[in-house]
This record gives sequence, structure tokens and C-alpha cells, in this order.
Amino acid sequence: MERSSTIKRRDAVATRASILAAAHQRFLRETYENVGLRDIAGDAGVDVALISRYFGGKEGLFREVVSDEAKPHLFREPKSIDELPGFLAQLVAEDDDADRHHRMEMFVIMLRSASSPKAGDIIRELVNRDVLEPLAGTIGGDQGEMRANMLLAILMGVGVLRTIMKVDNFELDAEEGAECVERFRCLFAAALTC
Amino acid sequence: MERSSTIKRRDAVATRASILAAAHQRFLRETYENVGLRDIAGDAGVDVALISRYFGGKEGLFREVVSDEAKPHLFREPKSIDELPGFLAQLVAEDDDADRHHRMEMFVIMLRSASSPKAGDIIRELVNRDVLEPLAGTIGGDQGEMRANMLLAILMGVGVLRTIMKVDNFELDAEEGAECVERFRCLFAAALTC
DNA sequence: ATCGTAAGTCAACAGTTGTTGATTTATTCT
DNA sequence: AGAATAAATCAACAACTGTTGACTTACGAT
Repeated sequence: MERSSTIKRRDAVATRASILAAAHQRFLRETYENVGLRDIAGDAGVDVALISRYFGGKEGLFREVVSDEAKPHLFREPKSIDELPGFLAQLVAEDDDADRHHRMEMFVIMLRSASSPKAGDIIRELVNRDVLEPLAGTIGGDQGEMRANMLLAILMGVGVLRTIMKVDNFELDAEEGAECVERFRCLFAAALTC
Repeated sequence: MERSSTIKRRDAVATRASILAAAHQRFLRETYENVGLRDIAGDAGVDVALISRYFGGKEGLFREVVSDEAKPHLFREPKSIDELPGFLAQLVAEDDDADRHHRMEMFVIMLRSASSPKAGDIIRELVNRDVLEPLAGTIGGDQGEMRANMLLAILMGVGVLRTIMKVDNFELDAEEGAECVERFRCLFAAALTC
């Protein structure tokens, strides 16, 4: 990503970050096994060997991509149950905010590689700890766990349909944008109450 | 699948079916690229070369697995919009019926390999033609397309959460089973009306 | 200025993968 | 029974994967 046109200085943390950024973009668009380390290395402008050297292998690289970026960005903020539908609706419907955009990117990365045997374990652990449990905590009650699952199911379903099935018929122009948010807000509210 | 303990007779259509059945089971549990032709051949009890010979390659095999089985089993029956929520709810909540079971298996196969570049094209075509368009037709109206997308999103989200993320906290015991159906029926109804 | 250490490069490895050609075996028709 | 055809097998290919070791280069401290 950060290829300077001048002579490249030797900076370990810079190249590490460069690899991480390139890996993020690749895993965003391809499956875990369809992303080659040579592709990432090519994008980052470094040698392939450095990846296995710095991250201990492909699995370690993927773990660092999803976990280090997810922690501060996923579902940490304490939302009350009342504003939860609106919050989730904005998350799926609006893409302009940088934070929301990053959140959805993490979701896509997770969805893409969730089926892979190696990446799947990493993702499952992350989803349970950083998404499902906080969400169930916010909802509360003995049905909180199940409600959280239903909300996440909708969230993921939209993600799959959009980025993987590439259907994307949820209109995004400005006038229908607000209507789309409201529609999803209503749907999330129904998942919580019905 | 059909390994007789006696001497195996030479039957082209039988081994073709055997390969197809083995491939179905493999693609049900692994991603397109994680399923090796040698695995399938081993399960079917045939040589690897036969697969490329009969189906023209891995891509052709996958196409035949998803398309030939999907056609008569997916969403062909003409449901009215009123019984649509109940129909979909039973589909996701109850697994006892053989037809419903097969339907959900096809969904899982599609979800597993949707991210793969080669398998994805095949699946997208199938989803649009055999699921999304009939569904939008049943719903009708100018918003039918979008409503169909929302329904499918929920359907897929549940599938992802269950079979890929392996969360599966939707209880399935007999007493809560009916409650689960009702909950999803309500959710699908909300997606249609809100 | 020089030595030591860290950063980066190169080449090759061992293991897969899907696919294809030549060959052998079984079945069917005359 | 014998020839012709289809079915199944074997072996090997070429391309690709992630990973490792040995080597070279640049940097910073003494």
C-alpha cells in the first residue's frame, strides 16, 4: 500500500503494516484458500518469505487481520436495547461513515472465509466473543441469546446476499436510503419483539 | 455410496450416480476448493480420472450437483403470499420432512461455496433463476423484488449461522419447536409488511 | 570506520491439486 | 467364439501452494 517512489527504507513495522493492509484487501475479496501469500506479498511490495517470517504462517496472518482490526471496531459500544434496531439498520443500510464502513468490511472478511477449516475456527471464536455475547448482554433476559442470534442472522444474511451472492437490490440512492434504513429498523425491531 | 460387497459390475450410469452422490456429501461439508476430486473418488469407490472424464472437470461436476438436484426441489411450487411466511418458517425450523431436509442441504451447499470464484458464478445464476425470481413473482408488486431479497437474506443468515458459524442456538426440542416456527413465521411476515 | 545485528532476498523444498494420455479390462453384438 | 466398443485403471504431468534454510544487504551502536 505504502510504496514510496524513492528508495525503500528498511523498516520492520512499516513492512509489517504494509503486509497487513494488503492482506486485508485480499481477504476482503477472496476466500482464505483462494488468497495466495504471493498475491499479498506482491501487493505489499515485499518478498513472500517475510510473511511466514513475521506472522508465523498464513494462519497467523489471517488471525492478526481479523482479530487486531476487529477488537476496537466491532460491537464494543454499550448500546441500550431501545436504540439497537436503529443502530443495526444504519449499519447495514448506510456506508458513508468511515467507522460503519470498516465494520462491514470486517463482516465481509469473516463471511468470506467462514467455511474454511482453518480460518473458520478463528472466526467462530471471534464472533462468539466480540459479537454474539455483547449483543446478548445488551438484550438481556433468558431469551437474549436467541434474540442475538436472530439479529446476527439478519445481519449476516444481508451481507451474504450483497457481497457474496452479489444481488444487492437494496437501493442506495439518497431518497430511498432513508426508507431502507427505516425498513431494516422495523425488521430488527420485529426480531426483538415477535 | 452403492458399494456392493460382490464384484462390481461395469455400469456407467451407476458410477455416475455414485460420483454425484459422493460429491453432494462432500460439497455439503466443505468448500468448493477444499473438496478434492480424490476425496470424492475415494468415497464413490472409483478412479479419479473418471470424474474429469464424465463431468468434464471439477467445475462441471459441481454445476451438475447443484443444478440437477435443485431444479425440482427448490422453490417451484406456487405458494400464495399469505402462506409464504409459514412455509419459510417451517423450512428453517423443522427438519423432519425429507423434502425440507433436501431443500436445506441444497442451501448449505450453495452457501458453503458461494465465495469461490468458479462455483460462485454457477450459484448466483441458480439463485436468481430458481429462488429469487419465483419468490418475487409470488410476492408481486413493484416492491416484490426487494421483499424477496429480504426474505432470502433471513433464510441465508440462519443458514450461515447454523451450518457455517456453527452457532445453532435455535432450540429444536419438540415443545420449543413449534414456538420456533411461530417466531420465524412472525419474522418473515414482518419482512413482508414493514 | 567497523563490527554485529536485524531486514530483506533468493532459490528450492515437499506436498497438493486437477487433468490427460496410453493401457488394460470387461461387456455386448454378430 | 471372436471382434468391437465402452468402462475403468494406471501413471504421470504441469502448475501451484505454504514454508524453510542459506545468503546478502543495509542499518545503528561502539
